[in-house]
Amino acid sequence: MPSRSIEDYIKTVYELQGKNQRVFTKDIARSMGVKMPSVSGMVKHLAAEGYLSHKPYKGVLLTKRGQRIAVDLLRRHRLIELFLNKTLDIPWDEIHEDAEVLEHVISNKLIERIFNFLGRPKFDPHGHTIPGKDGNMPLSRGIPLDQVNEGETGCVVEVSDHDPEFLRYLTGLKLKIGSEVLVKEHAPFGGPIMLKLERQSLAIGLDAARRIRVDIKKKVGKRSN
Amino acid sequence: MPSRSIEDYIKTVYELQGKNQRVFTKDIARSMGVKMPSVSGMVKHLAAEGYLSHKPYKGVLLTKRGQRIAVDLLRRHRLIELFLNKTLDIPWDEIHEDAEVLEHVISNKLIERIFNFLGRPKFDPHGHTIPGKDGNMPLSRGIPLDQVNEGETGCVVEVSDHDPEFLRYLTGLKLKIGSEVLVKEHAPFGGPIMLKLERQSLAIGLDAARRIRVDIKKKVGKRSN
DNA sequence: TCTTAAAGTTTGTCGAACCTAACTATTGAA
DNA sequence: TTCAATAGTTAGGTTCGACAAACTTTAAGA
Ligand SMILES: [Mn+2]
Ligand SMILES: [Mn+2]
Ligand SMILES: [Mn+2]
Ligand SMILES: [Mn+2]
Repeated sequence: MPSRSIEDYIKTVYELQGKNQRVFTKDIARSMGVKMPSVSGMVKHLAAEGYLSHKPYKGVLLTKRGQRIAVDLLRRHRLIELFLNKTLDIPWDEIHEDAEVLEHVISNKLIERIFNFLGRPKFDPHGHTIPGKDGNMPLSRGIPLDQVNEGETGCVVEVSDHDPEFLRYLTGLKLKIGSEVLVKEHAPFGGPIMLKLERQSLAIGLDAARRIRVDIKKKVGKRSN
Repeated sequence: MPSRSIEDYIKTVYELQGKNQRVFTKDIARSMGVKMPSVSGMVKHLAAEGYLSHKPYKGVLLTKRGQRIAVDLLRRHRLIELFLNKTLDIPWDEIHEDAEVLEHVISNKLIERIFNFLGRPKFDPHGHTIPGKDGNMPLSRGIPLDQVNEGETGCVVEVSDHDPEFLRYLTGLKLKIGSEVLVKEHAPFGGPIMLKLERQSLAIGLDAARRIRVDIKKKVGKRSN
């Protein structure tokens, strides 16, 4: 029932609010590529419809109702991405854009068919958890690579999917979901992180490292705090 | 570039105009479920954009430009139907509705991937010819079942896909694309057509018969004119 | 020829979703 | 405490695609 535009506002707020941070007009506008008055207007409407609560000049927060919409959309988005990747063999850097459109128009029946066809999967091609039909919000797994201590080894579990360039960069490095990376050194002053990946050494910028999440392999022995 | 609404008007005109019959406001309105003034307004716009020519009070006719849009859309529609049917195993009576939406939003890149994935197919699940990328308009194959003479045998090559009920009816009869049917008798006064299909006798109404197209098997011997 | 029903068009309105310009609130330096 | 810079809102306007009401054309029958 909500329009495509409404769905996209809700999804944007969901992504921006993280674990219940208030979200501001300016950030919604920037993230969606619209001007602030458009956001003000739509926010008023979304609040009236009960999708979010709005304290003027103090930002918005999704209601349960709004979160439900967002999580459903995320489920669709991620199932579509996985379907395009697995079935049509479309590389992981090209699926997001198509999914961004299809998430709004694919019928529920079709989504559930896709879900079953894919074997009731848990994760999309970028490692993101696929929410269940129940509307429970999925947690991000792992921790950002830039927060891993020197000497620790992690298994890549999630990467950011909004920037195709970034995904192609990872592909070039042969870094994928499941790769094991050993953090050798944090260069100081916002410098790069030195990694060992499949016997290869490489340096990764902080911006990139923040978009990669890993599960730490508990190493027996030395563990800095 | 044309909006979804514009694409649907053009497609509707294409379907109504057959082999260059002028198409009238009232028929477009009925077929699209909008009121006549909406059609008048849109037709003026479509004429201005060069998609069709309009003689006020005398109907419209697609230009080459308009036909091109229509045929492209048909290609998408039919490839999507076949994809849903083949890949996700969705029955032929449930695919049209989803395709009706998806035809407007699936990217060209995705369509061509689907085309190749399906092995560059020629026909959709209802037997309709899938147009090529070149924009040539596909012909209907065969002749309507109600025009087959008594005693002749035909192979079902196309069935109408707009009405799911009708398709379920055919499924119930075990009549599918490729079925062989022998016309035994035309009952008079608009009565049913008596068929033999796989050793079974059955009677089919005229309305249904008109929506089924068959290729006649040239029978050696008796051939009424 | 005249009349009228049906088809077609024009005009004015509406809701969505966007915009620009102008105004207001918040906040953190000076 | 004052005051800009920044953020947010309001007011007013545009475009798109639909609508109802009112008007016009066409074509058929009396
Ligand atoms: Mn994505
Ligand atoms: Mn979206
Ligand atoms: Mn169809
Ligand atoms: Mn359509």
